[in-house]
Amino acid sequence: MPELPEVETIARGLNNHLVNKQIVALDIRCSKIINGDEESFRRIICGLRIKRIYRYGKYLFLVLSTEVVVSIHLRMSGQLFLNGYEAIPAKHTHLDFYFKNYNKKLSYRDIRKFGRLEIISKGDISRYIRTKKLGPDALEIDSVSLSTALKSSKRPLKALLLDQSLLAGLGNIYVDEALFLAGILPFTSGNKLTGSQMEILLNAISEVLQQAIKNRGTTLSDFIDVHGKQGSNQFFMDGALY
DNA sequence: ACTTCATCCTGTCAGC
DNA sequence: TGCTGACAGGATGAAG
Repeated sequence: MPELPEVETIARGLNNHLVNKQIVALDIRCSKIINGDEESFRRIICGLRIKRIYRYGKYLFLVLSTEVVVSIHLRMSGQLFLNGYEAIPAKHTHLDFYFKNYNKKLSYRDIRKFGRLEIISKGDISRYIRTKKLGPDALEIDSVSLSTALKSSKRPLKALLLDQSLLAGLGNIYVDEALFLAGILPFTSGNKLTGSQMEILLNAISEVLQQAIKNRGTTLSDFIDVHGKQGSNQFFMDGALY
């Protein structure tokens, strides 16, 4: 399932190909994946240009012209990829973006239909991040914030690290990897962590994420990048489960 | 205020 | 073989 490194890989891929492309049409085959009204989603987006794409935690933001932003969360099984614009949609492909003077379309595919796309009011991303109760991005968090977040709870570390309100971006795979690399048991209570363990853990999180980004994500089941290629990080992982 | 639990959905896999 | 049921998993909102 896509976590921070996978979403980052997709963001970079989209940035390489879609900046300044003008959206001319949307083909929405399953409106469930769109938060809010399908017709207004279409009406607002069509005609706008993509200015840039970036992510925060596991959220992807498409910044469009006139300050409109599309927020995308892939959840468990969402995929975003470029496809020949005449390609027959693969099963579970729920949405296609078409662009002016571009021979590809951007497809959203999602077997489990847990992912969501929505329009954010006038580029107000920071307020959106607060609304979603997202903590600091897992790649940016400093040791003080991490200590504060973890030491104030007796919940197991695994649950704490998965909690997006404490730090945003980690999921099952990278929590397991980081804890394994740090040599800390997942059921250790947050408030039992020593200062040096905290330091080791922070370094492990950072290392695990950066390695995964370098390897263009981890494909255990269905992650693909914008070209439909699988990640390679699974071949470089140390965690006991993999 | 904090923590746990059911829900969404479909493919996969174990058991019969 | 074919069917059935359990299970996985991120975020959310309800319940404990």
